[in-house]
Amino acid sequence: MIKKSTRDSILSILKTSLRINKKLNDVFKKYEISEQQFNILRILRGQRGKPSSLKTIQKRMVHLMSNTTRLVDKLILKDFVSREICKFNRRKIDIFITDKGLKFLDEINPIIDKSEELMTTNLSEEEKNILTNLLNKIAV
Amino acid sequence: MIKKSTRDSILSILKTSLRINKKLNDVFKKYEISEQQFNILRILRGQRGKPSSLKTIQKRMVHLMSNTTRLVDKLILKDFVSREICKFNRRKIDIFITDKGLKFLDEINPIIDKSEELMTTNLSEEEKNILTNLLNKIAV
DNA sequence: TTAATATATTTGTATAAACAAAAATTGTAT
DNA sequence: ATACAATTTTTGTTTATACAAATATATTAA
Repeated sequence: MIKKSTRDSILSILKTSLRINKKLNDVFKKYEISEQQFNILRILRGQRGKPSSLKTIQKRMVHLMSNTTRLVDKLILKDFVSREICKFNRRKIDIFITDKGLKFLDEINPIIDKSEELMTTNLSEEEKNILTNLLNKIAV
Repeated sequence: MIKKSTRDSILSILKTSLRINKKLNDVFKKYEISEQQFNILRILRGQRGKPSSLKTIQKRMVHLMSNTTRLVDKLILKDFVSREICKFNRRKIDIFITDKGLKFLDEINPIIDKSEELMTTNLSEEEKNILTNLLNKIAV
């Protein structure tokens, strides 16, 4: 028999994750971008001008999935990123965030941040740290 | 500026949830069922013979989404559930779990339980309870 | 150099999910 | 009784996801 504490904790993680995603998606939807596209933009911004390959992006993405190509396609349509073949290794694709992409992030980031703060108002600083530590021990 | 503790905790929840889902899906895949189909079976078993309508199932599902009809279609193909129009309210569909469905659950449940216990071995009983309590305060 | 292997990306395809609209039935108010 | 609104389920459509295979380039070993 499974322990009640085990089942409860696992279920709580899954359900909380869905609640968070739902709230975040409300924001993303308003700004007509998907969560994953947003994550890519943030990864690219973290590079500060340095290009990223698809492989790099994929490794850092929260949802690691296989069609990063098509996600980037969509960001290109919005003119938020640019793509060119890497000069030093033609298998690689260099992907950059554009000024428009950066400007978009500047606009949406505070909203996301506020939403995340709001979701965790019931927890103290210390409780959030405890939570993070506990979670990092699960399913490793 | 968002607090580091906030961002870290939110991100940990999302990432841990993905890790858990990945591990569970390994089991589901082996048994050729989807997580959501599995959840429906468990909801139905919880009814102990009493029929459930689609609406009832939908309300209890972890992932509440709209195409429960099609999920049930797939369970019917496997002969794990049966479906008939409710005698008392013809808008409603009564859904029952079959003996084959119950037998299937008996087979896969211990594997899932073991997997969940394994994922949380690094946490004590008390830590799991703390975790659950903290999570239940988030994004409510 | 050539062949074999590894790496990075793209593409095709099948399945799943999200969302809105439609259809059928029931309940309610006049 | 009739019209209108509400409930429950189904269906259609668009988009997202997962997975495998294909393509192109680079690296390594003989």
